[in-house]
This record gives sequence, C-alpha cells and structure tokens, in this order.
Amino acid sequence: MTTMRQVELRYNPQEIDRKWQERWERDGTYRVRDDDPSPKWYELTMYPYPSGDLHIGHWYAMAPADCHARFRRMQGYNVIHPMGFDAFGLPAENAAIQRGIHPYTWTMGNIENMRGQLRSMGTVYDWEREIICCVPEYYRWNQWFFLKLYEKGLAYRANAPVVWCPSCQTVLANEQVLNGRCERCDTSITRRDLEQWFLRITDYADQLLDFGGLVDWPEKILTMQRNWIGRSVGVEISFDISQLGLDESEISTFTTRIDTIFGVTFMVLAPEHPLVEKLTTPERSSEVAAYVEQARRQTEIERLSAEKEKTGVFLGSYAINRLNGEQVPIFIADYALMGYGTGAVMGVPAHDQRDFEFARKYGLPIRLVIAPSGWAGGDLEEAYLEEGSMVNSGQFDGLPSSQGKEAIADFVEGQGWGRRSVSYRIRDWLISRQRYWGTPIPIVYCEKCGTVPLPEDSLPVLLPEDAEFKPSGESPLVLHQGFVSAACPRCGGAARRETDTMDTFVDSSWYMERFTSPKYDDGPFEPKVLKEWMPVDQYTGGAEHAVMHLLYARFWTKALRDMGLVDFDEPFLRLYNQGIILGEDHEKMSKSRGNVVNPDEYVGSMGADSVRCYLMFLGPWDQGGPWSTSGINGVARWLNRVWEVCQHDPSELDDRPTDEQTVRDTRRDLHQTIKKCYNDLDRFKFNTAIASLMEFSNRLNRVWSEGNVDSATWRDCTEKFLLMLAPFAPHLAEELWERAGHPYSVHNRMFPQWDEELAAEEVITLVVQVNGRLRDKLQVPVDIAEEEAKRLALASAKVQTYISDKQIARTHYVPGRLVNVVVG
RNA sequence: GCCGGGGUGGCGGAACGGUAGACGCGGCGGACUUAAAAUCCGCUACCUUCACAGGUGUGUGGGUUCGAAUCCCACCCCCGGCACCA
Repeated sequence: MTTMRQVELRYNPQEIDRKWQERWERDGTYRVRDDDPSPKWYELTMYPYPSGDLHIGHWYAMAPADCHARFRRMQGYNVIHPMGFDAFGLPAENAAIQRGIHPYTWTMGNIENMRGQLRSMGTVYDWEREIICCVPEYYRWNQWFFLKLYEKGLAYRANAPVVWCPSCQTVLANEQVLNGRCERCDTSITRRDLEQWFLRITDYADQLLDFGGLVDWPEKILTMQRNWIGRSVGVEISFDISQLGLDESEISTFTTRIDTIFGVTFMVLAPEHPLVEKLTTPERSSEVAAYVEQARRQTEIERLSAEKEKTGVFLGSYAINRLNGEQVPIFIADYALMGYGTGAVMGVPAHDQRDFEFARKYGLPIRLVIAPSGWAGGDLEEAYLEEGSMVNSGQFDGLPSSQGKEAIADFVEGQGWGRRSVSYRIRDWLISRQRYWGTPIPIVYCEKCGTVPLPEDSLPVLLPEDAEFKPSGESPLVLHQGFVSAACPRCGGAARRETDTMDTFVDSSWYMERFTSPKYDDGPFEPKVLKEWMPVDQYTGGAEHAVMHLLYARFWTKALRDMGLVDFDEPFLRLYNQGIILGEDHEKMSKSRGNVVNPDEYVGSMGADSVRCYLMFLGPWDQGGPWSTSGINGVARWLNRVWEVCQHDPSELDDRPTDEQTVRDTRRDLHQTIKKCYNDLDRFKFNTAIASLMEFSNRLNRVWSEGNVDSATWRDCTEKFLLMLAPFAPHLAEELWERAGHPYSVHNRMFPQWDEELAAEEVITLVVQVNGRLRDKLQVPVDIAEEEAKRLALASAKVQTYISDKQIARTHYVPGRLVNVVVG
C-alpha cells in the first residue's frame, strides 16, 4: 500500500508527533504525582498481552480511553492513567517451542516493540509506572498473596475432575471454557482427575452477587456474573438406602422443587459419583463400567452435542423416598453433573423437562403431582414447570405448590431428612497450570512434613531460565532437577518443589493496585499510596472478561479486604465496555480474511491524531463498527482545515468592518459547542463530540472568509476551540497552541467553561403543524408569548390553506418549539 | 431455548415524545488547473412535478397520543453472551 492517503496535508504529522512526544517525555508533562492536592481520578484500560504488535483493536480500546483521561485532567483532576503488560502466558511458551526462542526474550522483545507503538499514540501514560508481570519484582507478590491465601484457607489443593485442554497441554479454570472449547485456542476440552490448587472463590459467591459497591457497571456484565455464580435456593434431602447394608445409609440430593418430591420415580447419579460402584449390582457392573468409561472419555463438545438424547444406565439398586416410602430405581446419567449440588438428582419427570425425556426413553413412570389449572387428568406432552395445585402428595394435597414448597421443607427439616440449602453454579478457581511461563507456586512437598508453604522471606521462587520446552502435559519445570529438588523449610529434609505455575489471571487480579506504587519493595503495594488512588474510578475494556478477569479481581479484592490489606470492597467503581472494530468489509478482522488494518501505516502517513480522531468518530464507542479508509480520510481532511483556520493572523480582522450579529452568533455557537462537547465527553460520546467540533470549525472557516468579527472574538474562539481539541488530537492542538503564542502546554489547561446566557438562543424556528403535520416554519424571538405564537401560527398563509374551511378544535403550544393546530 | 444489544438515506451514523437524516463518507454539478490530483463552493432520503408544491418514509403489524424513530403489545431479522446447574 503506497498511498492510502488521498488527503494532501498542509502540515507534517510525523514531525509534529515526534516533536511533542519528545517534549512531553523530556518535561515529564504526564508524570503523575501521588501528593497532588487535586481530587484524584484513576482511569484504567485493561493492559494488553504483549503478542508482538499493537493492532487496531488496541488503538480502539486505548485512544478513546486516553481522550477521556485527558478530559478528566482538564477538569482539574489529578489523573492516573497507567499502562503495562500482561506478560505471562502461553503464546510466549509456544513461541519457545516453535522457534526455539526463550519466552523471556520473546516477551521482552514484543514489549519493546509495543511500547514504541504505544508511545506513538500520544497518550498520557506515565511510563515510570509501567508494570511487566513476568519479572520477579512483580510475580514474587503473586507468591506472597498465595501464601496469605493459603494461610487463610482460601488456597487449597484437591483432587478433582478438572478441565483439560489437549492442545495447550494444561488444565483450565471453568471460566476459561467457552462452549466446551478452550478460551485461548478453541480446542475442545476434556476432563481429567488431577491434584490441583484452587482458590476458594465460592466462599465469596454471595458477596460477589452483591453489586451495591459499584457505581456504574453495564447491566449486561452484572447479568453475566449473576448467571455465572448461579445461586439457587432449595432443599438438600436424603433418600434412604440403609436396606442395602452399605457403610452409607442415604443418598443426598439437592432440589429447588421440593414441592414435587412425591413425583419422584427414579434417581440419577453423576457417573463420577462416589457411590456408583457400591450401588451397582454384579449383573449390571459391566454395563455400568462401560458407561462410566465412555462418559469420562467424552469431550465437552460431545457431551453438549448429546444434548437432545438423554442416556443412562440402571445400577440395579433402589432408594427409598422417605415421604411416601416408595422404592425408586437408581441410574447414572451424564446429565447429572458431579460438580453441582451433591451430584445426585431426584427424578421428577412430570415437572422437569430433562427428567421427562429420560423417563420417556427408559419407560419410567411419569407421575403428576402439581396440577395445572383446568387439568383433566390426561398425559403430559412435556414437563409442567409452572405452579399449580398439589395432587398425589399425601397430606399436602390441595395446597398451592408455592405453599407446599415451604410446608414440605418444614416437614423434611422436622423429620431430620434434610435441610434448606443454597447451591451455586460457580466452582472454585483452579489456578494450577502445567506450563512454564507463569508464576511458580511457592510450595514444596516433603516426605515427612507433607505440603509445606515456603516462608515469605524466601520469596521469590525464581523461574529458572534454563528449561526444556516440550509440550508434554507436564510443566517443563518437572524435568528441571535444580528447580524440583528443594530443602523442606520445616525439617530441612529432601523435598520436591511444586512444578505447576499460576494462572495468569492471578497477575491481573491485583495489577491495578501495583500501578499505584510499581517500584515498591516491601510489599505488593505501598499502603499509604494505595489509599490515595484506589479504587479505580473508571475501568474500560472488552466485555469478554465478564466472568474471568472481572470476577477474579472482585474476589481478590474482597479476600484482600478480609486480610486487612485493602479497605475497599470493589476494585473498579465504573466499567465501560467498548465495542469491537470490524474490517472494512464489516466482518471480524482476521488474517485469513485479509481485512486486518495496521495502525502503524496510518500513523505514519497521516499522524496519530487522525487515527485517534477517526476511531472516536466512526460511531458510538460501545457499539464498535467497521473501519473505513475513506472515513479516516475525511477526518484527516478536517484536521487539515483545522490547521489552516487556526493559523490565520487575527490582526488581519482589525481592518475589516465588524458585524455585531455575526459576533453574537459566533459566540453563541462557541458556548453551545463547549457545552455539547463537555457533556458528550463526560459520557463517552466521542462521535457526537467530534461532530460538534467539526460544525464549529466549519463556522470558523465561514466567519473568517467573511471577515466580519473582531479579532478579540476570533482569538477567544480559536483558543477555546484548541482547548476542546486537545484531548482528541493532542499533538496538533499542542502545535497550534504554540503557534498561536500561548504558553506551554495546552494539556495543562482547564477545559473551557460555557456561559448559559451566551449559549442561549435569541431566535428560534417555531414549527407550525396542522393535525401533527408540518405546514410552516416561523422565525420568532425565543421569549415569544404563547398567545403571540399561536396568533402568528394561525396567521400563516400556508397554515390558512389547511384550516380556513375547518373548525379549530384546539391548539397545542410547546414553548420554544412548536404550535400544533388541531382541526376537525 | 433463555438473557442482553441492535434494525434509520448508496455507506458509517445524528435526533430531551415535538422540523427525521446532524456530522462524515460516497455521488453529482461548479471554481481553480494546459490537465489530473489535492483544495474550495453548491446540491444530494424516496416518489410525482419544468417549477411552486404535494405525497411517502426510521424491520413488520397493531395500540397509546394533538403529535411516535422514541412509549406499550405481538412478530421478523442481525450481533453478542449463556445453554442439561436438578
């Protein structure tokens, strides 16, 4: 692409960009001071993974956020708007495997490159605060936090059937599975039983459902978190199996529909349920074993695609429903999940669609116990899920099911057969990863002492540089003798070091806090400074992190609060999700489609300001939208006109006659523009803010060519215009500010204030309607009286032709807007 | 299936229940130029009309209202998320 720019610029953007970027750096214009007395504003954009190149999506996330942060600065806030790199993670390790380059080298090279690209955007990032989380100065605090969590019982090791990605060769957290596929590489996941480290996020499930501490988050994200946590209120009730003579005398199940307990006609256990073996009769054992084996071999995708067809196997044993003494057969089926509730389901086919399908397939009885209103006793075509009147339910017959729920729960609790309880969909956060490029978990396993946490003063556990990179299903650290063999800190004997590393979402769970004191050495952050800045006032980023990073970080904060390390409940008070930028063909950008836009090319030819402004102009930020080459040309043309119009010498106006009306109109436009731009910036409405700046600069052009305003008005207009332009186009505004003879720097000035009186209209267009249809427009003074407005409206010749032969039923008057004449 | 967001000119998109289409792109016409590009000026929803003007228009169908892109009901389509959670 030789000339994508069809606009001939009258200024040299490369020169101006470089000039001011260097000057800002040299002068420390954007250096953030912790002790500034102004009110603070912490504006944070999700930090990028250093994948190699800054793409247009990064620009789309960062440029508008930078504009907003600049606006807050110009409102007088002491703004911190930091940037860093999410530097641990799998791609670095894959690069090591594929190209034989060390993850550290690869990552640091990428950071070097991306930092340069980030600087080219002209952002207010204070690079003194940059953080890179793959360096020991950062990750040692991951280890420190881990020890604190371990001490509090919030980190634990357990054997569990966990999610495994065969391609990444590591386990994943449940949150990192999308539609049965690995969030990173899209491979269908499987399950494995492994000893892994978990964080007890479920302890905080109820607190995480309380969004009261948040100031402004998108409803969509709250809903996603609510659904993910999945709180269900119900009853845990046991079924009697004492007649089988096992160690266990009952099977416990969880139900939200205890009112349907008399409709139980079978029971289903998850294939992984610990009682399966004991409950299987000898003649059924081979069939059961085959089913269990098949269920565990299935990938998540296969399990999902089997959605329509319920399958299962009868174990040969029965359980007794204590409420009516009935024996019901016990099955295993893969629609029962070991991770939810107790891993056992009471089968009520009449009132649960899944149980209904299962019962139909295996010829099990379907007994109605909640009667729909007007039910005549026929067979059900599908499960009846609504409320109704209880039938076939012994002493509870006749109760409305909503009351039956409470009555049966009371009865069950009274009999000691169960208790009211709450179940959650969310599971504990699995943080172990069988990979190299992450934070080592500070634990050793000693033959004598067992699992032993390392003492704090021995941190960091350094990631050894010389490791063997092979995708083997085990961390490369396993093969590293020097790393694995350790001395037990308790007994001094031989011990084996934990070789799994931490999920990288650990890094991002507290990075916002590290930004406040990134070089602090005596803790993860300096408490005094943390208090100055946290919590984050405005967080921006993609919505894809709704139930991963955003949930983990909220959990982390609450855990830290309970340890007394922070004194706030929520890390991010306001959240705004930008949309996705699409290719010129309106499709998602991808290399295979060949529609990827490289920002560097545009920055090189038209300057950072054109790219920044175009990204903000193309549409509402939260909706994203398609890139358009001719669209960015239009913005470049506009900046070109701005360049021209702001460089006129105002004293040339002194020889020309001044038109007072034009002066008033221009000034009114200025103040209306300030008001519009200010309010739009406040609410992330960058596109309409820029449109209003375009309108105003178009007026300035017109006014200049007519030359009928005084030089003082002109100076006032251009000065305030440049101040408004500054957050959008920081380089151009700074250059024009200097050329206009103003003192450095435009970026240390306040955003202009508007004057309501000067912004007020003198004359308005009064719309005249007849029966709601536009018939005439009249120019009238803004303060026109209602009677006068109506008189003028009726006197209009155009209006007369529609009403002369009709009866006027009434007239509606909207001050400052319209008169609507209703005729019969 | 459930939960969000959204359907407005040729395109991206504007519009406190009150002038639909701001701003920009594209297109057309003109100026400048030997010429082209760039730049500047004008026009540009659709239909009828030489024009004046009129009619029709915000996914579809109803409703509320003096007045609906905007509020209510039903439906269609697109995008995103969740999908056996007992």
